[in-house]
Amino acid sequence: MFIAIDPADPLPIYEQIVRRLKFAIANGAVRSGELIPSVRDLARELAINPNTVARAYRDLQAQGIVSAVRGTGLVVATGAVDRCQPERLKLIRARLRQVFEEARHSGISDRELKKLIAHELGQLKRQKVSP
Amino acid sequence: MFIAIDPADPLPIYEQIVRRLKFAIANGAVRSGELIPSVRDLARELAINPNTVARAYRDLQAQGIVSAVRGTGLVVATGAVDRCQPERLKLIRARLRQVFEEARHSGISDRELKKLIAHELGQLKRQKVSP
Amino acid sequence: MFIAIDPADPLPIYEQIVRRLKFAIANGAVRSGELIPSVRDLARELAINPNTVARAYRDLQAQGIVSAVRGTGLVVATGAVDRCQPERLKLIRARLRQVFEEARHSGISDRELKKLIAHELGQLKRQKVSP
Amino acid sequence: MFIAIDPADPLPIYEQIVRRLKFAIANGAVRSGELIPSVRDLARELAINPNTVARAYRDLQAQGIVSAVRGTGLVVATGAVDRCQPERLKLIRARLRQVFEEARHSGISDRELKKLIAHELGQLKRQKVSP
DNA sequence: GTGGTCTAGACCACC
DNA sequence: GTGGTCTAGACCACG
Repeated sequence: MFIAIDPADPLPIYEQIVRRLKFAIANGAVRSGELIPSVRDLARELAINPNTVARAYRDLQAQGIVSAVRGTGLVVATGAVDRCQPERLKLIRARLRQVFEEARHSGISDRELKKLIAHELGQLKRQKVSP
Repeated sequence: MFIAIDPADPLPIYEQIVRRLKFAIANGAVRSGELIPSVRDLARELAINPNTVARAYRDLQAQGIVSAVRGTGLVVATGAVDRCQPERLKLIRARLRQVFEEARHSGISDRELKKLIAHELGQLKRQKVSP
Repeated sequence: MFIAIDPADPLPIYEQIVRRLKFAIANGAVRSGELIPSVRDLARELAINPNTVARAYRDLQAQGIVSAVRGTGLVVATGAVDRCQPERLKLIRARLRQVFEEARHSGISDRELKKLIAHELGQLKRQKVSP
Repeated sequence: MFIAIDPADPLPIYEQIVRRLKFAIANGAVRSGELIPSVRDLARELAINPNTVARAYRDLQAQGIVSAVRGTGLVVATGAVDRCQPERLKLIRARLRQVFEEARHSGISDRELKKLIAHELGQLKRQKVSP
């Protein structure tokens, strides 16, 4: 399945679901018109509360990523890809800016910040080999 | 005053106070042995409830950053600097790693990520000139 | 229930709760992974304000004794026992030393002190029969 | 001077004064009819707030340990010794009982408790040699 | 004046 | 339902 939840993640579970699905769509793993799992099925599979899944689906519907087909379920909307693709970048960019501003706000110099970034990027690569 | 609250910040007010004071200490703006503003004074100044300030101060005490002097107030503990200095970096480093992992997790390539970082750092500098 | 409050005890209520729970954990009465009573339930049961319970729970969380499971409640952390067990003894030892030093400080000879201890221990036993 | 304050002691300063004076009286270091230092003198000497000394003296007066002589100051009451002597023991006894009960209350066996006591008494002696 | 404890009750996010 | 944050205001001990 294209969705997996990390209970340790501070991100709310429903938000994790929303992001994972958007990622799968941006990715091409899930295509427009495809049916997504029912609330009950996904809840059972992830061993979480159906309310949580329902909320995620509600958010996705509100954002026009999926739409209800009467008697059938929720399908990925046409054009969803085009909205998920850039969003991914926008989200990360916002997070980056937030962290950078916090760093500056707490008195860390640009040079220090760059050093930290380089360091963390390095660790990321090493991790990539065999996680 | 070395403490200011940002109501737009999603961080709880008491946590903002804790961080600001730690930063001021790491910074050298507040020295060991110095009295910090009384609960009531700071509450009045920030226009928040004294309990909220008290909670922040309580956390600081639990962390050994400040200690109470009976009938006088709270004083920055000796050695507080040594504990506040590294914490600042550790916090930022953790945030960076978190964002980077999220980026990788959501399928952004290292090259893309580096481009994003460079872009945001550029914006940060421009902002610095006239915010 | 494993928690009971003594209103006559000069110890703050929230601190009594913290200690009782730690004791219950050290004791094996409450195990790692178990849910502890909800803030509202315990407050109702002890007829105290929920905030007071929340404060105790907050302290326990800060000490890593319990951890929150979103939307579910607070759970005894793994390894909590190992931290609660020795603390119990350390606390009593500190209290003992304090009293002994006070005794010496106020001019009581070692012989007198030992006599006092023997006497009080004797009373303790007698009390044990029918308190 | 027969009085010294320990700011690190959790005991309130005024209570420390009360106890020190009572001890000096029980001790014979200060005799009935003797004048005790004026509030201002003692406050200056100990570098504490005169209010604190005044409170200690008020308590001592209320307990009949000292009494006011108009235009002169406070003098140690006749019979003060007889009341200070036994009180010292009573106080320590109460503290001992309190600790013992707390130990039992927190599930420590009598054997464990005795071991702890022996251990702490041993440390006390060693400390006695060269503090 | 100082901090500390407690109560009461509101609002929020999450499940 | 769960915990978390915040406000408002009372009372206490201490200096």
